[in-house]
Amino acid sequence: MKKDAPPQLLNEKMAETIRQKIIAGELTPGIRLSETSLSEQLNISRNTLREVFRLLTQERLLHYEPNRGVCVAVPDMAAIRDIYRIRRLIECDALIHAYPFHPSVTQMEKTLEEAREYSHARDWRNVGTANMKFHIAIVELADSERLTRLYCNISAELRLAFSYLNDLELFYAPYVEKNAHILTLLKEGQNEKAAKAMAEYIELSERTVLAAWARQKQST
Amino acid sequence: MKKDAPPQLLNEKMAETIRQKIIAGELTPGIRLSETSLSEQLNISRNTLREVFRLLTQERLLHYEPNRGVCVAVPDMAAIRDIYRIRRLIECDALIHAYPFHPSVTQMEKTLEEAREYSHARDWRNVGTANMKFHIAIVELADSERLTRLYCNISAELRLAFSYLNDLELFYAPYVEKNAHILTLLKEGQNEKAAKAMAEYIELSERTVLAAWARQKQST
DNA sequence: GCATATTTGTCCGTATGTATA
DNA sequence: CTATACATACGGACAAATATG
Repeated sequence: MKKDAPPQLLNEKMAETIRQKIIAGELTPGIRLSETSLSEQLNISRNTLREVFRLLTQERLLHYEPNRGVCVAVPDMAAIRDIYRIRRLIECDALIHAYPFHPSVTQMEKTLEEAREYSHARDWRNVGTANMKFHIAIVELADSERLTRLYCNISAELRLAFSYLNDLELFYAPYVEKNAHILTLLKEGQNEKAAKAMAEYIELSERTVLAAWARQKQST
Repeated sequence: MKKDAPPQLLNEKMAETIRQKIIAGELTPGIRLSETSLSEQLNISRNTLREVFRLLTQERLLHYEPNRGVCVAVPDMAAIRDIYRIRRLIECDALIHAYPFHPSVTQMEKTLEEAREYSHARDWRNVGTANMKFHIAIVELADSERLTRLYCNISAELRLAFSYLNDLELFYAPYVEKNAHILTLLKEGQNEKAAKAMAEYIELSERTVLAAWARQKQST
């Protein structure tokens, strides 16, 4: 068995580094990322950094303006609505057509347990990570490389928005047990019910996020 | 009205150039693209070309192996099946929820007419282009930036496969009037019927492509 | 299996154009 | 309007990985 080596490629590694910083809110949405200063900070060349920028721009974590460089993407309402629309489409479809002995189900169980533990410790950041992995596992039920990739991208984008809105508990705490319920239905072979529960989950989450969004706009 | 200037950015322009060559079959699937020789051919620097490679790799038109560079992607059965699965999901969903006065409908009419003209001239390459634009217009009914982007990518990937299988007439000729029928149903407000017709369209197309694929594998 | 040639990965210097204080 | 900072793009360099004879 070939162990897939940790990507020693500098641009991939740096892309992941910046991705994490963006998702964690270390890099504030809207701030410009200067090629020269950031490349010095990360100890990489400008060429390499530019390659990284191309990757992250396509993932919509960075926003690119010609001749002005990149800045950290600023989530907006249209993006949030678009992301939730896609989540509904992809996740519900995956659940409806899933079969209960798919390997991803094990992954769902594992990440659900993680989420519960972190939730108990009120470590919402890590609840978020576990929750994301849980939903990615749902998407993986469909065995579609391309949908999985898309979903990973919009997950990262959504987590950026959550960081931005700055109330992780509100966005994650209520959903752990909803995930548990969906998983139960799936394992019982009640696919339609699982999909319906997911649709409700997503609608509630979207409403919550958009409300938080509105509050934030109001206060500024 | 601000006219969106043609992206004067070199890497974007070069990406489009290579994209076209790949889709048109000028660059044979599987062949390695050397950084040095291709950068000389295109009169751009290696650095710029590497940025282009990052873009096209994410679009799955190029395949990248660490320390070995990139080669033109070779379509495989898994990719074709994945692409059709996604088409069914996205296009049918778009049709079901579409409303008949969406601006994209005009675009559908226009591109359908184009397809008919080229079809009459037996110019299958351009039928393919018009057909692609027609289906992109369908996806745009959903007003989702992210789904549209995904769809553009898998369209390009699929056209690469068509070029590879080398029987454009088979893949395009029978579908022009099926598009027309779907458009008629949509304009009549019969969304479910339109979606159903689309599902059948996609299934037929998938079967045709996979059969051609099997024939090709057999002959080698 | 070894030595060599080629190619990628990465960095640096620099000229030019574009945006902003 | 000028000056400054920055992005864009080029070309050269060299080490490390890979392919070739």
